[in-house]
Amino acid sequence: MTSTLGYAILGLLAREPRTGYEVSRALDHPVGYFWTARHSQIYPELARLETSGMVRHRVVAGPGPRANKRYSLTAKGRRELRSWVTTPPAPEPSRSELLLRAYSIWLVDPGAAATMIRGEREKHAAQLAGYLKMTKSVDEPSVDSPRFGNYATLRAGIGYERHVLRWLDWLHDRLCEATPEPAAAPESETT
Amino acid sequence: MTSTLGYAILGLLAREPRTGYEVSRALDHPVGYFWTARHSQIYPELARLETSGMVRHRVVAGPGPRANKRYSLTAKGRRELRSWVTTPPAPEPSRSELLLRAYSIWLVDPGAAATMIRGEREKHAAQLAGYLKMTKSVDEPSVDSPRFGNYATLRAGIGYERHVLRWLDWLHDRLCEATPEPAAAPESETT
DNA sequence: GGACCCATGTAAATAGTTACATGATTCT
DNA sequence: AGAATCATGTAACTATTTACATGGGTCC
Repeated sequence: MTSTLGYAILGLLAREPRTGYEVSRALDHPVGYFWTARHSQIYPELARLETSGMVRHRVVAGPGPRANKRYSLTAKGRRELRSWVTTPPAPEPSRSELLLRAYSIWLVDPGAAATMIRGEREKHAAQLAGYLKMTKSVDEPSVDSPRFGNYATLRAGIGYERHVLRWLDWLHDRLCEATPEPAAAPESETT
Repeated sequence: MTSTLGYAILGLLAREPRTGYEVSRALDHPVGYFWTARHSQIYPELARLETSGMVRHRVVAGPGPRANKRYSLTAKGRRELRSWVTTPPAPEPSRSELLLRAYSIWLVDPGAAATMIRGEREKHAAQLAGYLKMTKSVDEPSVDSPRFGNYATLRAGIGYERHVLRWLDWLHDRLCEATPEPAAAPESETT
């Protein structure tokens, strides 16, 4: 019984062998955009994956007081990952603190709300700009290349951020229409 | 120290008093689209909110063996909720099993992947259709009406589903181009 | 009579975050 | 000398899910 985090790790090791620390960094950086975990969750999970025969490790030289373990995918792990990929995901509980705030936004002063929304807009615009920079350097990989996984998820990220920005702008407009003293309009145009 | 779930509940009680069961249903249905919880989490949370003075309850008549408690927001609870609404949300860990699968999609047969993607497309198209039906019955409420919270989050849901559908269609196209035997194209056009 | 909705709770398990712990190397 | 990065682990806590438990009313 492999957990979702387990499949996230297997997906990384299917590309190349990594140490726990490298897995940890990847779950922060590229795959962290759709699945995150801290190292305290990763090391035990790697051990579990090893006992169930999905991965194996080899001790390699490295700095630090402890041995560095480089994990790689086994044939069984690859089989498991493959069959998981095409099984339809169970309905996912969506959680958004931003939308939860929007649900209660009618309670507060529109000006104060607009300020918060502008702050969010900036964050999402920055995120989108970062994603767009990443796409520039690569052209579309073939579907059987590992890079296709990165490319497809990156495209999803770009589409998502654009959607959020449009929604944020719509909401900001409504809030400003409601305020007597008009707040500054957002000046960036990264969309 | 109120939890995010706590604010979800306060946001509901700011509209009207509800029993734990009614809160539970709401956290499944309208607000469940951006924050979910099971009743086993809700009843203890209501008790916590009561000890911290955010809500109070009155026992009302009802069926079943136990007393029915109808909870309502206190002035303190409303104050807390208001101030939370305009504080910028902390960076949220995004989790999507669908994107996690996409990250490893290069490992599998494009035809099998396309079948899974078509299944997802159907689910998201149905979700979008449901959202669109909801908007038809209402016109845009004023920003200080509780219905504005519902309307704003509904618009977010519509934008989100449209984005997912576009991405799903793009991915499906790539997968079909890669397959020698062409799989059926999606026939719905709810976008 | 059985299925399903109303209604409220507790217990146990899993998932995830934060904090504790240690220590080498490289950069400023 | 101090901070950051490399590197691996455990402990404690919080959040969330699944399962257990009970029982009335309504619809077929």
